[in-house]
Amino acid sequence: MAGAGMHPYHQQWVPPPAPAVAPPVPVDTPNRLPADEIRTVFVTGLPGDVKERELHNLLRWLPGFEASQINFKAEQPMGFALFSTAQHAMAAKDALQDLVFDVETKSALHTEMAKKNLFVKRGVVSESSSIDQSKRLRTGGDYTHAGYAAPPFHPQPTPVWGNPGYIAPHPPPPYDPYGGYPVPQVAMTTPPPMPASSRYAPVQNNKDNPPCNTLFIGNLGENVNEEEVRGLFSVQPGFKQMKILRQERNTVCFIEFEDLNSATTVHQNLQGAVLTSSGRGGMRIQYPFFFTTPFHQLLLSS
DNA sequence: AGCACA
Repeated sequence: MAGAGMHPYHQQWVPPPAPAVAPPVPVDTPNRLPADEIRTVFVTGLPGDVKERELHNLLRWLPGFEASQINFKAEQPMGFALFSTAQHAMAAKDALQDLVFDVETKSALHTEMAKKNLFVKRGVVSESSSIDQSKRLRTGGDYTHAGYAAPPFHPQPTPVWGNPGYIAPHPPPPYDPYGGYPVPQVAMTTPPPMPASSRYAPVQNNKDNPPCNTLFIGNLGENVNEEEVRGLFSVQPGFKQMKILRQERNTVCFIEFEDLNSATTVHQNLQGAVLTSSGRGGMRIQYPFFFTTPFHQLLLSS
């Protein structure tokens, strides 16, 4: 009875689509980057005396960032920022939109998707080439990004942590640390590994920054043993890497985790943990403040 | 609003 009585208004018998022998289009294209897709953000609103590295230093934290460049057209700086995918670019575009780039001049950024992608030469660092290098501006630090998934860490061990240069010249921006930041649900599974001493001391952590996948560890004390710190954190689920910083009379540490949940869990569970080698009492665990609002929103989704 | 580099 099948097929005999068709509905009059129905098209016809629609043949099953699959010859099942040779799919004309390869299902998984290994190169899933459409060459035509725009993954560059066009940035205006930069102050007239902006330096390329200023823009770069701002952008380098954003997920997927690959390279940036500034071109001046009649004294007017035009910024271009290339990301690894269109999604990253659009996220960056939203994150940077209306960002106050310069507190002094009150210049706020305006961002759009660019009309064309930023051209990035491959292998910029090779000094062998006889081609004109003087024209080419040093846009990105590392487009040879072996996984840009670790933005919050300095690629090189540059001792700028204690001396944040032009980052936040006037420390407290009018910014409510907890305002509007949904603290994500932490999947409470098994309790994390405890410090050997398994001691905790109350810590003062009134102010914190928006959650992200990197933790700042303070109040470690100048004599703290790095291996003890590493021993505690490296066994935490999701641990990726850590960097300890010896400052004048204080030692701090940055720890990156795979994702937000891992970081948040450790932020909660190891708050105030006491290390034997630290003569300081409990450690203070915070989320770092590289840049504030927009970037962490991005990190929240990663 | 203004979109260049190669």
